[in-house]
Amino acid sequence: MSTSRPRRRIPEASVARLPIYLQILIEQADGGVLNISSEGLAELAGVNAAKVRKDLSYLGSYGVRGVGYEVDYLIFQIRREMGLDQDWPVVIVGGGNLGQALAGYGGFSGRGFPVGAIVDNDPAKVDTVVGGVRIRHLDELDTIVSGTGIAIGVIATPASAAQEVADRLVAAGITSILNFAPTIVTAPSRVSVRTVDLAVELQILSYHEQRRANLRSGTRTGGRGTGLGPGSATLKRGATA
Amino acid sequence: MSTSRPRRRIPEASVARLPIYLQILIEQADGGVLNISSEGLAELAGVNAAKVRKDLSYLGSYGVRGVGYEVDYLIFQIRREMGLDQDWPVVIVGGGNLGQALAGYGGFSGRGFPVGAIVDNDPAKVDTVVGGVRIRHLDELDTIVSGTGIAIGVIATPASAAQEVADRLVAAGITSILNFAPTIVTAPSRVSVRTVDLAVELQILSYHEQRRANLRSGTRTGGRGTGLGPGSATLKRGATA
DNA sequence: TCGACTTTGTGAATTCATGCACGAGCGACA
DNA sequence: TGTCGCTCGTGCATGAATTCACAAAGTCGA
Ligand SMILES: NC(=O)c1ccc[n+]([C@@H]2O[C@H](COP(=O)([O-])OP(=O)(O)OC[C@H]3O[C@@H](n4cnc5c(N)ncnc54)[C@H](O)[C@@H]3O)[C@@H](O)[C@H]2O)c1
Ligand SMILES: NC(=O)c1ccc[n+]([C@@H]2O[C@H](COP(=O)([O-])OP(=O)(O)OC[C@H]3O[C@@H](n4cnc5c(N)ncnc54)[C@H](O)[C@@H]3O)[C@@H](O)[C@H]2O)c1
Repeated sequence: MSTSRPRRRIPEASVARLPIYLQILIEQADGGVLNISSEGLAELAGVNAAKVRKDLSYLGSYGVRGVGYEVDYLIFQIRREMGLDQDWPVVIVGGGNLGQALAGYGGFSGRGFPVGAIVDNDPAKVDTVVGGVRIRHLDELDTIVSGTGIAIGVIATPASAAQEVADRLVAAGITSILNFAPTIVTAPSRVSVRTVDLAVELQILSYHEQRRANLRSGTRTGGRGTGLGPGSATLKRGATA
Repeated sequence: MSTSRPRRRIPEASVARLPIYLQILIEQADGGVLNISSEGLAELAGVNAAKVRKDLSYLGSYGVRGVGYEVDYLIFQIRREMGLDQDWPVVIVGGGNLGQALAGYGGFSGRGFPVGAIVDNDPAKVDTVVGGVRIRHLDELDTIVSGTGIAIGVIATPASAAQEVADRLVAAGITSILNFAPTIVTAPSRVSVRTVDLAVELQILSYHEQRRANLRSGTRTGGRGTGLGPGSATLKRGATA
């Protein structure tokens, strides 16, 4: 008779916010705060209080009416629900600038995601040590993954190699991928993939910048560029070449 | 008599996808592809074809029925709409590991976002050169921004300094901020802020990992932790200290 | 012990996003 | 010139996320 239900699935949008609440709560706990209201948490997170309550309600009823949430207990519950009550070592593929920066970055290991291994396919990089971890050869991936039970792979190779690396990660048994290469990588649906692309972030900012500029200067930037419409438009499907 | 309308606002979700289409289109153009269908583009982007068509329809009617979209022309239109027909130089605040990596990173400048300046508040860092740019003192921020018209600021300082840095960026006249520090930064609503937090990304992956693990091993991981509920629950509002 | 006050948890309304389905437009070809 | 096949553009239905608004449940002071 398990008293705890299978715990209903948490909406993606909420899942993406829980880590933010968590981080705020940890800061508050460090600052000696014992209780926090949905209002207070919402303010610190920059969101609506009702949203906070609804998000937290997916974890269970852990608030106290008239008082708020006990910070420590909420931290414990979010951690548990997100699987952060254990470490998740990661394997970094690509020991270049980014790979090395990540390996040496404390905020990675310090948050429950220690760098379990780094691999590269460049013989010159293999056996050098970064962030206290020796770079091993890409071909050892299978051994590493099956030997350590690492579930998360980080792609820090050039975009041209990203898909191939993803395929190898999947073949080796990885079930989550964090991709820093500016390209789409696909994987079987049982594998989670998240891509962080700086250029995309900047371009989104650019859109809003340009939008503001347009609004200021009455509806249009200037003369429209070369005013040519779609040209001849021949050729077949093209794409899936 | 401007033929071009004020162009209806594009939904955020679409704005976030346009850079992805753009990148794919550029790759295709480089590969000599002249035309692409919504289906083809959708496949490469890993999304639904109807979504692609709807997204592109916000730009205007640039497709040709029975044929698809002319790649070059679509690139031109997305660029124009997103404000990418001009460069947006950025100022990086914080010349540490990350700041240096970003400054030296080609995919930054190469995509229309050249590093216009780097500033730091550490005298030891000032006047050193990274990525061809000399680090200047934080106090020169106002001069730099007003002198160059830079609109985008990148925060690459420790989290503890992020909000203060953001305030200074805003005061200096910056209108878009890309924040790499793992903390929420707030700014007036006229300023766009985007935060890229690695830990958040990894924690989202962790959630799904943990979820899969739970599903495999029948509904629950193991015994529930310490089964204590919210404790005494005293203390007042606490939060907005 | 009671009543005033605070804050949660959640149904319901609303807004935003996705995906389907199909009419309309275009090119190709006889 | 007419017909056929392909693909866009979009109205509409469905689903997800957000926000409102309020009863329920608790605290606290007298
Ligand atoms: N440097 C940055 O600041 C930065 C920031 C954001 C994103 N990125 C992206 O991260 C990726 C890596 O950037 P970087 O600056 O570290 O590049 P880099 O060239 O310094 O490093 C790439 C590394 O990947 C290795 N590699 C190449 N192909 C491989 C393969 N098939 N298997 C294993 N290893 C392979 C190379 O040997 C090299 O060590 C790029 O896609 C880049 O766009 C970089
Ligand atoms: N290193 C990584 O791989 C990595 C990855 C993702 C995110 N981050 C985040 O990026 C930020 C920077 O990381 P880092 O590894 O470069 O740290 P770092 O300590 O190497 O660099 C921080 C720099 O910021 C400067 N600085 C501090 N306070 C400042 C202020 N008030 N004004 C201007 N400059 C100031 C310091 O002098 C230093 O040069 C951190 O918040 C970190 O969490 C780092």
